[in-house]
Amino acid sequence: MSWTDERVERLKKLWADGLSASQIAAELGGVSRNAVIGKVHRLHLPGRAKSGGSSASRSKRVASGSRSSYGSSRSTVTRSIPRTSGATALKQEVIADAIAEIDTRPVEDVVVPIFRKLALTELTEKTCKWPVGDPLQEDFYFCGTDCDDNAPYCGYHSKLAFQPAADRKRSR
DNA sequence: CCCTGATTCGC
DNA sequence: GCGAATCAGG
Repeated sequence: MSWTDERVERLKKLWADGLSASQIAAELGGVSRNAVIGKVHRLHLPGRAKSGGSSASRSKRVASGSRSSYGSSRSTVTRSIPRTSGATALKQEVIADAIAEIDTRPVEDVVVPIFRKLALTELTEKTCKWPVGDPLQEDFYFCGTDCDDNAPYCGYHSKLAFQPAADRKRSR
């Protein structure tokens, strides 16, 4: 499979979103994680400053790209995205705890969209399950806007989730 | 052993 | 340009 314009676009988007190379590879399909990483490098996209992997350390050309200190307060979460139904007891507790604090807090610093803010336990088959924020942070919540029983997200977030392939520039 | 990204190098 | 093999590390 080749790197069409759209596939490259998706690669950029997903990589910027902090998804791991293997996750991106799975999503795009037809390519291995190595292919994804290789492409990322060829595109001159910034690598992950730290986090999971390792970054420059080989022994040979390490300083060539000088990608070392690149501030990126991303992930650290890696593969604990959506999970709309499961959720371990531990996470439930953590989230519940977060809810309590959010409830006590009058919404301040957090940039709150128009969405309803629902906790995992408040989600139903009719609410948008789009996660907002870092699940490990206390300001995490779900969109919660009404949607069809089948649809996992509301109309707006469905569009974000299943991007049209076409337009899309710097909406993020 | 699972995973992560980084790099090399034959194609 | 591509990506498997390999490396280095969590």
